[in-house]
Amino acid sequence: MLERHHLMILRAVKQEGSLTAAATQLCLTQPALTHAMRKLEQRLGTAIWNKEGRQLRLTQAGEYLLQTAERLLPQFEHAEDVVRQFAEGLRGTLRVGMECHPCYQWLLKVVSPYLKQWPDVDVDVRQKFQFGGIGALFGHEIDLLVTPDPLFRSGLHFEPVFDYEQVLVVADTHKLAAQSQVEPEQLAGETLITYPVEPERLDIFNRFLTPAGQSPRRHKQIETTDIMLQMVAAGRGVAALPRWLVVEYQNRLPIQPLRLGGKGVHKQIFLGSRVADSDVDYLNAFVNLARNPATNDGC
Amino acid sequence: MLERHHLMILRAVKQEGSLTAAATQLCLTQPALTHAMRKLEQRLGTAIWNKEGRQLRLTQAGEYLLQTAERLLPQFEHAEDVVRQFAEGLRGTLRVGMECHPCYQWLLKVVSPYLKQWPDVDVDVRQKFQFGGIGALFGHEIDLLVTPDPLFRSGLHFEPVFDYEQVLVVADTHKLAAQSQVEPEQLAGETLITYPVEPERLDIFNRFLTPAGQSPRRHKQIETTDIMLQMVAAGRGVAALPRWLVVEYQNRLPIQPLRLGGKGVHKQIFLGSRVADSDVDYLNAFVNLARNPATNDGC
DNA sequence: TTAAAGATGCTCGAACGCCATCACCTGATG
DNA sequence: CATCAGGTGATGGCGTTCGAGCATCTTTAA
Repeated sequence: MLERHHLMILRAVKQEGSLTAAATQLCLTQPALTHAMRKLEQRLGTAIWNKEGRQLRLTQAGEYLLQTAERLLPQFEHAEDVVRQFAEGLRGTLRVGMECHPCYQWLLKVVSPYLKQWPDVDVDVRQKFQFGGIGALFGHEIDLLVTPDPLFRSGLHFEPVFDYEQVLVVADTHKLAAQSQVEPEQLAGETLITYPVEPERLDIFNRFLTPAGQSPRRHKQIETTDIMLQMVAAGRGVAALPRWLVVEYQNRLPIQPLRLGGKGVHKQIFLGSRVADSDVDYLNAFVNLARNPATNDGC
Repeated sequence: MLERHHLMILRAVKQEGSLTAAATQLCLTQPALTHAMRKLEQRLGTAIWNKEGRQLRLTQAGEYLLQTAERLLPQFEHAEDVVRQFAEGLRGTLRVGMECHPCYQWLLKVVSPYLKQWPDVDVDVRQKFQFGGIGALFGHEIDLLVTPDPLFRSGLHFEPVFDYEQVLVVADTHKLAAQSQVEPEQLAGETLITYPVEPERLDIFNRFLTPAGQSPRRHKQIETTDIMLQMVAAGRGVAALPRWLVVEYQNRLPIQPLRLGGKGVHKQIFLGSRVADSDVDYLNAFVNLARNPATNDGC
C-alpha cells in the first residue's frame, strides 16, 4: 500500500538528487530506501524510476506519485502542527451555551477581548438545548455554560463570574416610576413581559411574586431584549431584567429600574464547565476573563 | 508520525461506530487498533478520543484528524488507481516529436481517432529538439519520433508507417504545369520554396537536384505549409511536398503536382520509439493506428 | 447477570533497517 | 587508450524492532 513513507522518499530523492543523499536527509541508509521503493513497485506493478547511468529517471507513474507527494505531505505536516496546537491548548473551538437571556449583552463584552487574546480559538454561542444546559455540557454539545442556576454535581464545575440585581423596568410615565422600589401586590394589575421560559425558572416569579401569592394580570413572552424594552417604554407592560442592562438602555429609552421589594432580588451568574476540561488552557482563560473583564463597568 | 494507517482507523471507526467493527472492516483485531492509536496519542501528546460509557467520543484533535482523513484518504486511493492505470498502460502522456514538416497534417489524422480510443492518454506534439529527434528520444524528451530518416541503432525501434511520393508543386499557370514530370535542369531558373531546414536534409536537393549537379535560381524558406502553397499558387516559386498533401490542397488552390524525374522520388515515414517502451500499450496502439489509419485515404 | 465494548500485557513473527558487498558508470590520470 | 578511483544504486544476510494477535480484565448498559 502506498504510505506516507514512500511519498517522503520520493520527495527527498527529488530534493537531494540521489538515493544516498535522500537517505541522509531521512536519517536512514540507502539500502533502506531501495528496499522500500522496490517493494512498493512490486505492489503497484510498475517501476517508479529507472536507473540511467548514475542517475534515476522517474517513470510517468513516478512523476505522478511525486506530484502526489508534493501535494499530500504538506497536508500531513500541517495536520500534525494543528494537532500539536490542540495538545498545547493553543487552538480549539469554544462552544458557549447560554441559559440566561439577558446575559448575551454581557457575554459579548467578554468574547470580544478573548478573541484578540486567542486568535486560534473559535467561539460559538448556542442558546437552544435539547436536554437543558447541563445536559448540553454533559453531552459535549457545549464546553461552557452561562447560567444563573448552578448544579453542583460531580463532573461539573461552576464558577461565579458576576453578581447583579434583578429589577423591575417600567416606563418613565408609569404610575410606579416615581417609587424606588415595588411590592408584589403592586403588580397585580400589570402586564408582565418575560423571555419565553417556564415561569418557574423566572426570578420575578419564584423569588418575588410566588412567595407573596401574587401574579400579574397578564403574562406576555418576547424573545429579544430590544423589543421587550420598546414595549415597556411604550407603556405596554413591565419587565424584570438585570439593573446594569436597564441602566445601559436608559440612554436611549424612557425607562426606570425599580428595586424588587425591600432588599431587592440579587443574583449570580455562573460559568459551568466539565472538570475533565480543567486543564484546557483556552477554556480556563475564558473563565478568568469572565471573572475579571477588561472592560469592567461595575455591573 | 501520523500515518495513512492511523487515518484509516479514524475513518473506519467513524463509519462503523466502534473499534471492534472497524477492526473487522480493516481485517485486523480490536487490540491492534487500540495499540496503534494509543501510540499515536503518545507521539502527538494529546488524546484522539475518550471512552464514554461504551462509546468513543472524539476530542477536538480527533475531529480534526478525522476531517484530515476524509480529505486525504480518497487522494491516496485515487493515486493508487491512477498508478495502476499507468502500470496497465491505460494512461499516460504520449509526447510525439516531428522531424518532417509536412507530416503534421498526416499526424492530425492519426491523433484524432487515437484520442477517442485512449481518453486517458494526453498527446503532446513537439517540433524543436536541442540534440535532434533521435537525441530527444534517447533523452526522454519525446516518446515517439515521426521522421523520414530512421537510424537503426540499439535501443531504438523504427517502424515504417506510410509511403508517399515527393512531388514538385507549381501554379496552374506555371510554364511547367502542363508536364506530368520535371527534370532537374528545368528548375535552374526557378525560385524554390522549402521549410527552414538545412538543404542536405531536403529530398529535393539530395535525391534530385544535387545528384544532377543542379540548383535553383533562388531558395526561400517558409515555415508553414499554408503560406508556402499560397506563394506557389501566386506564381512566386515552386515547392516540393508529398503528393497526398498537394492533392488535398488542389481543391482550394490552383496548383499542380509534377513527378520528380522519370521514376519520382518515393519516401517512407517512420515512427521511432525506445525499445524500453515496447510494452507500453498506449504507445503501441498509436503505432498501429498510424500504420493502418482509420481514415486511410490511400496516401 | 450477561453481552459487548475497550484496555492491557504477553508472545511471536514479519518486516524493516543496517552492514557488507557487488555491479556499474563516470571522470581523471598515466 | 587503458586503467583506476570514487560514487552511484542493487543485493543478500542478519539482527532488531515494531506490530498484530491472543487471552484476559474492566466497565457499561440492557
